[in-house]
Amino acid sequence: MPGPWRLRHDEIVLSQKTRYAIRAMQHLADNYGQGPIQLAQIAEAQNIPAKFLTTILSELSRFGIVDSQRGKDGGYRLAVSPIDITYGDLIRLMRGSLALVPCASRFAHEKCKNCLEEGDCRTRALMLEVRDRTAELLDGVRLSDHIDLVPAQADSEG
Amino acid sequence: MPGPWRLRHDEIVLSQKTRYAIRAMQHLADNYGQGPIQLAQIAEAQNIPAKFLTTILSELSRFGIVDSQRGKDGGYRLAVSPIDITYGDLIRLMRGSLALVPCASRFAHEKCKNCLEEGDCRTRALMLEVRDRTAELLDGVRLSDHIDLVPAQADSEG
DNA sequence: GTATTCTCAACTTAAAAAGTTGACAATAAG
DNA sequence: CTTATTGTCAACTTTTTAAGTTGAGAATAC
Repeated sequence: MPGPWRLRHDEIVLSQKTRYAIRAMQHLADNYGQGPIQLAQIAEAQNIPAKFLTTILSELSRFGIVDSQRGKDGGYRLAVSPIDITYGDLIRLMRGSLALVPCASRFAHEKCKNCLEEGDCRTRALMLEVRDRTAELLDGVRLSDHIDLVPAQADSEG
Repeated sequence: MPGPWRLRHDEIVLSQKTRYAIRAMQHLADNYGQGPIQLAQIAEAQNIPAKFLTTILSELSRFGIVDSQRGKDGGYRLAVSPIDITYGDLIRLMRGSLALVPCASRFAHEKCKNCLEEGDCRTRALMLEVRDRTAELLDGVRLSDHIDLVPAQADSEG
C-alpha cells in the first residue's frame, strides 16, 4: 500500500435513521423493567428529532421488538430482554443486511446491478468473508452489554 | 436473537462507482505488464457504462494509482504492481473510509451528526472494532491475489 | 368527553449517486 | 502539419435515497 493517495469522506454506512434506532433501543434497554418510556423523553435524552423518532419507533414496534402503549402514561418498552437483542439484529432490522454489496448478503441475497455473472465476480468471496466477520462481531454484542470505550486515535489509516 | 423479524434491503455500502472502480482495477491487474488497455475494452469486458468509466478512470489516474496515455494506442495501466494494491486501498480511495459510522473512522475521523458526546456514545467502541476487523481483511487481499469463490448459500441469516 | 400519547400514510425537502455532454488536450501516423 | 484517436474534465441532468414534517386518526386513562 504505497503512496499518499488522497482520501475522501462520504458513503456512510449506517444511516442516521439506523443510528437513531440503535440509540433509542439502548435507551429502552437502560430502562428495561421500568414502566413505558415516552417518545419525548427518548428524543430529548438521545438528541433525536422527535417527529422523526415517531417514524422509527412505530417501525420498531411493528417489527415486534418494541411494545407500545398509547394514552396517558403510555410509551415504549422492549418487547424482548436486552440480553436477547444483538447489535447485529438491530442493524439487520433497520438496513436489511450486514453485507457491503447486495450479492454478499446471506439472507437478502440478490444480484449486484451491472455486475458480471456471479461466477466471474472475484470480489464476491472477499465480501462474503467481510460480511461473516462483521456478523460475528455484531452478533456477539448485546444491548445488555456494557461496551468499553477505547481512546481511538488516528494511528492506523482509513 | 429471537423472532422472525422482517428484513429490508437498502443502504448498500459500496456504491456502484466503487464497485466499477474495483472491477476496472482488476481488469488492469489482469493485464499488468502488457501495453495500455483502452477504456472501451474495459467498459465492455466489465459491463460498465463507458462514459461513466471515463470519470472513474480519470479519477484513479489523478490519484496516481493508474497511468494513462492519450492518442492512438493509448489507454490505462496500473502505476503500481498489483501485488502492492490491496482491496482496502481501493475502497479507502473511492469512499474515504472503511468505517460504518463517521466517528469510527481511524483516518477521516469526525463527529457523527446529532449524536451524543463521543464519551457517551456506546456504539463507538463496537464500530471501531468492526472497522479494524474489516480493514484487516481488506488489507490482506491484493489485486494480484486469486480469490476462491465459495458457493455461498443462505444458511446463516443476514 | 377530554387530554394524552402513539400510528401511519402522504408529503416535502435536501442531498447524493449515477450517468451524460461537449469542448479540449495529448499523441501517433501519414 | 493535419487528421484520427484516445484520454481529461468541469458542468450538467436525472434518478434515487435519506431525512424529516404534517396532520388526521386511534387507543387509553382519568
